[in-house]
Amino acid sequence: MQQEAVLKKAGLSVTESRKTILELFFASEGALAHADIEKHSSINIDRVTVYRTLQTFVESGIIHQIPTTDNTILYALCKDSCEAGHHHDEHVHFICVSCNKTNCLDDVMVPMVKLPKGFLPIQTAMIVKGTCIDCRN
Amino acid sequence: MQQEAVLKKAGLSVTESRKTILELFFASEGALAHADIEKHSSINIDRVTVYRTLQTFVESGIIHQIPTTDNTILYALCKDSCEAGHHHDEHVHFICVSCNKTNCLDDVMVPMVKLPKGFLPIQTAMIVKGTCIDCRN
DNA sequence: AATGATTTGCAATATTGTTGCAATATTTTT
DNA sequence: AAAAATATTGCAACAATATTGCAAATCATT
Repeated sequence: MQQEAVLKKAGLSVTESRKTILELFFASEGALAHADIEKHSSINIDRVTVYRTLQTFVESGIIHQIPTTDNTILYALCKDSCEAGHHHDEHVHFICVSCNKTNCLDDVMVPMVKLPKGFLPIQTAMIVKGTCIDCRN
Repeated sequence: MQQEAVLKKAGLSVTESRKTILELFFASEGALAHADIEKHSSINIDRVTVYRTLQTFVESGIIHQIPTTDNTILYALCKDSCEAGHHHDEHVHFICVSCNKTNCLDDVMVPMVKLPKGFLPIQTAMIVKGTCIDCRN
């Protein structure tokens, strides 16, 4: 099972909750918020466990966070090539204003940006809002 | 008084709360979160009023929102040249990992990014984390 | 199968955000 | 300058979201 492999690779215990949540991410097209997971019909996991699982996954490099302007954090799977503990915001996130889904555009790299003197960049996130390919018609 | 002018220009009633909150933004070096304003010692404004004021300011184009990954929204003054109702994420925001302040790098424009076919961008936000000029030493 | 380590769920609590409405303050009109 | 109309504020109640400690359950290791 794919989920188990991911968990083991990350050095985490393989539990039902974690497998289930991971499965949701695999099944989902876009990014998920905490609420999406908690309210998912087929799920019956304590809120607290969901919080802790998401945190664990972020720390293990299984998922990464996407900042938003609506007091939620979105989470999305990292590509296999990501390493644990590494920050994963170096690709572009696209939020569709029509269907409201968030896609990770894994192939679009964040362009370099020239900062004023003295500012030392460590990590860069880029969030594009617009209309996605599915809503274009 | 500068605050009054800003409010009038935006077509808003000039009230004590609004002037006070606006003053905080003028006095602050970086961006502010709702909590920063509410908890500011010299302020005694109802939570609800702070929420509503921030929302009004965003809608009027006085401040703009900066997405984060910690379940807060940061707010920062817009430059004079901004127009009400316009979206204001077209410049780069810099969050310092050391002092934790968020600066709007007004002069750094968000670079164009080439999206996959079918994705139509409307608005782009860019958040850079790193070390700011004040913490460089 | 037994042990130790980790994870889970519950309960309690804290923090954050929203809504309706009456009282107050501001703007506009006279 | 006062009255009328409009807009804003604060309170109260509520809703939603997030955190912590701890005992019970699960998982990994032997």
